[in-house]
This record gives sequence, structure tokens and C-alpha cells, in this order.
Amino acid sequence: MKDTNMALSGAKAEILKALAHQTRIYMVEELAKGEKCVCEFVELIGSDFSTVSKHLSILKNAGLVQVDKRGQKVFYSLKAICLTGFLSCIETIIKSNLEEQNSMFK
Amino acid sequence: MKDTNMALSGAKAEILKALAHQTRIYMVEELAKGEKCVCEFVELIGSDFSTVSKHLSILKNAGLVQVDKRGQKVFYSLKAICLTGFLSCIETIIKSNLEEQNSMFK
DNA sequence: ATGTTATTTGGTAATATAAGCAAACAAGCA
DNA sequence: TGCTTGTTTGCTTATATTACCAAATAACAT
Repeated sequence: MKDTNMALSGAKAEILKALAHQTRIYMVEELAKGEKCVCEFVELIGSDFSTVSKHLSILKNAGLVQVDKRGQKVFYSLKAICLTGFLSCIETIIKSNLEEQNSMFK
Repeated sequence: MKDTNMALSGAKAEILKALAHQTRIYMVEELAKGEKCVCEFVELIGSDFSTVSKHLSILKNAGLVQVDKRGQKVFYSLKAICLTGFLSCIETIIKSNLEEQNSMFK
């Protein structure tokens, strides 16, 4: 095992882990449409402030989103724009998986 | 919360979870160079057959890799080609994160 | 001052993931 | 038959993640 390569893979895994959660993917997809404040997410997702805030800080710490405080509110927006193409790759995979499943029943 | 959107995000999360592990990212990156048999991974990673086989089956079940049995050996190759661009997006994020950390000490 | 918006910490409890080991099982090769 | 290569299951142990609740703290607005 080449330690340097494995370490790099580990760093990449940390970022992917930040994204690999139903709620956080949903957040990123909502942010792809435009910035949102925390209160909007609280309403949209239906969890309490504490939970929503934790999810957002995980995305922030991974460098995937950025923060802008304006007035009383805190707005989050997408920082890593390439995430959009990223998620469309995942959609391609999901479609491909579904097609294979369907072809098993023909 | 819109249930249909959340369900889709959940499906995407399942695929990302399959990838969000140091060893499995390393495997995908090795497969990006070309196919490899299980025995090669066992030597490369240094875990036993059981562990390596489990990781590969997680990638296979997520639809990220495909299998080709030839002779005594089982060869794995990358199925979702878009994963390459995928991982380069992650690298961009890592570099960006490092630059921000560095600028904090100037 | 008071209310709104948000973050962070601490605690509990449930669930998920991971690694290693052992062993059973299967397929191809000599 | 025996060897190599894999897969799968069962088991144990350790660690991580998640959700929720409560409470302290902070910034801004009225």
C-alpha cells in the first residue's frame, strides 16, 4: 500500500462523507437553486435548529458551502460549483442501475 | 419536506456512501488506471480477502464497478466513467480548502 | 428590554460501519 | 485430487453517526 496515495484517498473520503447523507444532499440540491437561510431549511426539512445547524456546519467544514450573515439571518450558498455535475453523475448511475434491475424481469 | 425529492436524495446518498471510504476511493482510483483482480487489491491494500471482497461488493452493489470472471481470477473494472470527473471535483475542493487554511497564517 | 435567528455544547440512545478471524462453499486449473 | 482464487456468512469488537432535547451564548432588530 502506498501511504501517500491512501492518505489522499482518506482526505477525499472525508469530503464525500460530508455529502453522503440524505439531508445534506437535499440541502446541496436546494442550494444549487440559490442561497437559503437556516430558518428556511428548518421549515423545509422539519428538524429542529440544532440538527439543521449541525448538518450545515458539516457541509461548511468540508468546504462545500459558504456563509453570508446579513441582518438577523445567516445565508448559505453553494461554494463548490462542480458539485452540480457531481450529482448528475450520480443520477446517471441510478438510472443505469434501475435499467439493469428492470431487464432482469423481462 | 417534499418526500419525493428527499427520497431521491436518499438514493443518491446510498451511492455516495458506497464511495465515501478511504479504501474504496483508493480502489476506484486504481481501477481508473485499468482493471484489477481481487488478489492484486489484497496485496496492494494489505487486508485479507474477506475485507477486500466486502469492499468490492459494496462498490459493485452501488453500480460503480463491474465484474469479469476469467480463468481462476475475478477482474473488476470501473463502470461509472463519470466518477473520474467526480473525483477531480473533490481534488479541487481539497486544494481550495488548503489555500484558505494557509491564508489564515499570513 | 425583548424577540428572532442561529450556533455550540453536553447528554442520551439508537443505529451503522468497519476490521479481523474462522469456516463453508464454489469455480477453474494442474 | 489438491491448489488457487474468491465469495459469503457468522461472530466479536470498536468506532462513528445520527436525532433529539436542553441550555448557554451571540448578533441583530424593534
